[in-house]
Amino acid sequence: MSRARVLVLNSALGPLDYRVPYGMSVEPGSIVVAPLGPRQLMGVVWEAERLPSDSEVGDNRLRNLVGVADVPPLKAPLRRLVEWTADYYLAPPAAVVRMALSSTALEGSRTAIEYRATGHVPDRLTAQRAQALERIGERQGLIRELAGIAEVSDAVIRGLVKAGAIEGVEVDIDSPYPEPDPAHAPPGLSDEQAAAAARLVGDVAARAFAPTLLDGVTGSGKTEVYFEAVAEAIRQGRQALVLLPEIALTEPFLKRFGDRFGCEPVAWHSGLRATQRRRAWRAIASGEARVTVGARSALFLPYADLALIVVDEAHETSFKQEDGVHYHARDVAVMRGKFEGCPVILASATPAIETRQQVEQGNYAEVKLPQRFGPAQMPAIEAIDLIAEQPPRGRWLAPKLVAAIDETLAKREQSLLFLNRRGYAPLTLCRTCGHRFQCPNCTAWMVEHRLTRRLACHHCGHVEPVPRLCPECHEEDTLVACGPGVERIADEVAALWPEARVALVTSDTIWSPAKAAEFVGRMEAGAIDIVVGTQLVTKGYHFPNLTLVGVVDADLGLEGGDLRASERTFQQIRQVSGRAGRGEKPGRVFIQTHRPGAQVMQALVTGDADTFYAAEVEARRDAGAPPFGRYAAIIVSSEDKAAAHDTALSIGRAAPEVEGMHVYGPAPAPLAMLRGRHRFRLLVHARRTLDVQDAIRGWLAALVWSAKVRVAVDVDPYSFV
DNA sequence: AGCATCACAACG
DNA sequence: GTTGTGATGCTT
Repeated sequence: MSRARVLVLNSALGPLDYRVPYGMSVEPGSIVVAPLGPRQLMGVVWEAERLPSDSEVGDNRLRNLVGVADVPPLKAPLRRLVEWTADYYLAPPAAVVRMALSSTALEGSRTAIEYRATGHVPDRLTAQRAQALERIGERQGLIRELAGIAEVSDAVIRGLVKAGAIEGVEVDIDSPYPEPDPAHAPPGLSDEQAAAAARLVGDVAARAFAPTLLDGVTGSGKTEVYFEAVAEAIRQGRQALVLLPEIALTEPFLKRFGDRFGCEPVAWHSGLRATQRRRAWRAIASGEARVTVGARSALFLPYADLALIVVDEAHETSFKQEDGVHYHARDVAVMRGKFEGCPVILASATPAIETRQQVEQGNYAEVKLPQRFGPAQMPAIEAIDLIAEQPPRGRWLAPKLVAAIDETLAKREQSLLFLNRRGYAPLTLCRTCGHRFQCPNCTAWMVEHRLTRRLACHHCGHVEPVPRLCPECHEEDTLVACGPGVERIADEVAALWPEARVALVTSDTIWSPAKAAEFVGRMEAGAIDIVVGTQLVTKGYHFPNLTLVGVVDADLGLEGGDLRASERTFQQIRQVSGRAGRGEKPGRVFIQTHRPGAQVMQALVTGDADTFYAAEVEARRDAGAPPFGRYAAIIVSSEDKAAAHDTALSIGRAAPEVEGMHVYGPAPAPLAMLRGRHRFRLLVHARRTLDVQDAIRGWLAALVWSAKVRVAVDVDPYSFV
């Protein structure tokens, strides 16, 4: 009889044994459907055939597998990656393997109905119908998508279908992707770039694991350089993966890729619809998808023949997943490269200290691009001391910055004001009684969004309308906004320069690739004078006519005091500064700060990154902080505050005495309540060489706690907030 | 008796 | 994680 050990997609369960019915054939990695109690679940065969006959579950208790998916089995390197990730991040293997599968790709239909205009004009042409037909034009898509494009309701589109003006067409989802052409438009590279590209191409040709830091200042043409390595992967007929930190960046990336290779790559991110997801997943698994670009979730896809992984903006902290499996995509990418036996390029203008340290120790190679490409020069950076040069009351832009924007407008060049804070104001309170609007589910203020006329919690998504009366004292119209958000800065800009064309760029206004494309288009066409934006605008874009950058509040990132605060502030402001002066015109950057003397501000102004990093490294070394020591957080949460607290205390009491490891807490987690759950946290600090995971595994395995309490471990935590 | 709620164990 | 189970307590 044939047995298979299957990892079913249920995070609470380890591998379960099943009988392989006669006529079915499976191997390790096969994607199967398995019965579990009254249900059927997808799973992956982890071991097959020669299982030890002394398994604790007898043959007579095994149930038959129901079926095998018609896709290639997950290959050994990916299975190893799943095991490594589960082990390193103390996560259930099923939770990790889930990221490699896509239920829509495996179960979804092979065809879909899309809709397009027939050219027939309906007898009754209402205003909305006319608008819909005009905006849709030649486009084709689902009813919901067409309604979105036309900004009419679904009913209008359905009416047009009924009237014969729009028709449904059956489309094959698994239609092939176009092949990118390495010879389509090879770039003219500088000597420096060409040398860097040659090394990376050589790594791809060598078909072996080779992690490399591609360290190039903003505007040095890192993308063009690693595109040559991608081109080599395509020439070999193999696959490349490019990871980006945010979906918002995929749009400009797709465009640049298209310019270089003649067609777009396969995109993978959370915004894909079911049919696109199925097509992409299957093309990746079959090997037909040559180049995939995606957010961190693209890292676990079942590439048939991976030749290269690129992590762009590798220093970005958004590569660290903060819920579910707490993995860091940059680090897991390196492990995937190791298992696949392929090069991994970490590209960044401001590499993380952890990555620099790997270079230092000889684990990663380094390729440097210290010059901006072409005539572009690094911008001049100046700090504005907000204590000495206060903005007028109720305003946030200091006179010097206002004057600089005046000049930039006069020259018909573009300005960017950066503030990493969404909404109108971070705190809203009642002027009469002092009531502060707090989220009912989280320890956080409700943020006023004037665009949507709502109060929103940025942690759990709770929203409520802005009330006219104060809920506490019932006085009318007494709410005051405290502090600035981007919307408020946009208001200030509109008041100062009423005739300037202003764009607000935040995740609230740029929530889809199409919106991003529209923004880029208007920016390039010169239809925008001043951009006000959050971190969304700090990277990836290339606007030659953008010559002024103003950082509204450079001190923001230093609040909270976590160990990476200075480093992150440096990276972020460097990145946003890098948006200025990317063309022939020189750029200027103004940084508004209350502490112009702080080391990080000095480093930004003088451009002396080396001294700054050296000091940071020493501080980390003294504190035993990463990469010289290790942290892990144990987060205990429950809707029942007492239950969470009791469990946290008992975990703390059971902390093992281990040489080189120290346990702090439990203490209320920095967000003491999140999405309705009370949170307590223990922080484990350990020597670099200590196996923290093993210590925590043994420690927690000996304990039991109530089902309503959740205990999660965050290995190498980034968020101390 | 009938029904809702909850803690709990099992899932191969 | 999801589902089925039995125990409990409240309503009719």
